[in-house]
Amino acid sequence: MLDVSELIKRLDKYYPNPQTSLNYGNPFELLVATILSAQCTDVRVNEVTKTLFQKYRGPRDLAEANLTELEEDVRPTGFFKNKAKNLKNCAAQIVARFNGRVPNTLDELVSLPGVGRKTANCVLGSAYGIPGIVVDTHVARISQRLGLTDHEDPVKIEFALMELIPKDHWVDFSHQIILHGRAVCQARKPACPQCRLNDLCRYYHGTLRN
DNA sequence: CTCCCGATAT
DNA sequence: ATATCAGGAG
Repeated sequence: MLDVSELIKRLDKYYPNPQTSLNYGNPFELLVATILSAQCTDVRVNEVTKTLFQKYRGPRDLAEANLTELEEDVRPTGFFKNKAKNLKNCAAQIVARFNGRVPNTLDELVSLPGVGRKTANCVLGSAYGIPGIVVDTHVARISQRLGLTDHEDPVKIEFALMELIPKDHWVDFSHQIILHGRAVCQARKPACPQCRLNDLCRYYHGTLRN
């Protein structure tokens, strides 16, 4: 089994002070940016939110947005019809049910339209400092490659990682793996020879034999 | 499991 | 041509 404490030590060394690369000024903006980040690069999300956050100052603005107009506002992030509808409905529920404040529990966040566990844990960790493992495409892929888990279901991966990773490292671990996934351990063509975790990695040792 | 979206990398 | 990009809902 992989040496988890060595893995964490390595991640802290190579990815110190990890943070989300989504731009935001408050929990609501982070929630919006994270909803938009589905199947889209964070660079493109940041381009869209730069003007979006000026146009819609908070959940009340977004709840009253013209849907067709909002669709055009978020179009570059892809899935724009779903995202626009979810953002508008999500904002409306935040106003109606939570007095305009983004909730700070997993159950309440997940109850909002367009918000799943990945988005919820993202907001909890970065906006509220509440520990959670963010299982996105990077965390799922790299957890499997390293050999941290054999599960493919994101929820099962999340619970497996919560058992393996100390709670005070959950948020940093998520960001570090995502950074590593973008820079080194890409989905298509992972840079295994340059990877500074490869001596710990099941995938690396496996691919060399084949 | 499919659909939603389109730009980009391979 | 096809897989991938900070996923979620029906």
